[in-house]
Amino acid sequence: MDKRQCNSSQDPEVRKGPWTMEEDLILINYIANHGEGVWNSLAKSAGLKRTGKSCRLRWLNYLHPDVRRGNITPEEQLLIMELHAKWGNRWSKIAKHLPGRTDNEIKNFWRTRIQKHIKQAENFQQQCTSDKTNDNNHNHHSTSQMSTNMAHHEPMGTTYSSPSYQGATMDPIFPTQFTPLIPDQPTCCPTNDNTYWSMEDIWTI
DNA sequence: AAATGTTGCAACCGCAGCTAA
DNA sequence: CTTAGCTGCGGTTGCAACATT
Repeated sequence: MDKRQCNSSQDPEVRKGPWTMEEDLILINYIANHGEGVWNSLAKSAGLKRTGKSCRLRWLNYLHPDVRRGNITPEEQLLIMELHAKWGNRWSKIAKHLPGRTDNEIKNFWRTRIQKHIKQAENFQQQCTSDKTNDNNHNHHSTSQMSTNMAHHEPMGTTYSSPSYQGATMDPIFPTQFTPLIPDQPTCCPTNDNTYWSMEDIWTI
């Protein structure tokens, strides 16, 4: 599919890129029979041409039965914001307080949804205070730098003093009532060809 | 209808911490 | 003490899907 895949760097035996349904099934079956952990040897023993890291990520972020996919509820949004204000980008820590949510999911959610609102709020404020020409708030990846930098000027482990919300407290981000940011969407991934399949499919099998 | 821009998310990478040898 | 291997974390990337022009 992508560079990642072609880029199979040193070891041509190691597969990269999106997981196939077969690989998912192999991984699920293997873990069902042997349990998880020791990912490198698991990958080998299961016959997957993946790194242990990749297997672990796939299992924890996607295949694990406890993973809840789909909408993040307004309550969860609030919790995420609270915890992020407390801890910054400690996604795994935050994820522990959101059962069924993965750090990756929360991270993505933060970057794609909440940050957008923060950015908007900041722009709005800038417009109010000065008419300075502010360049480039262009592409979607630029916002990430903003957040990560904000959160990571701070040494790990220290308490987080919520710089991200400067000038953008709860109200500017969610002006009136708290409104969910996400449209409803089915709890599965796109399924058009056999590149994508739903978790229901997999667990049914 | 086609081209272009934007968004959401799965997956990869690099680094740090831990532990056993 | 050192080192190698493993795990977990946070940041980043690339692409499909969707929206807009």
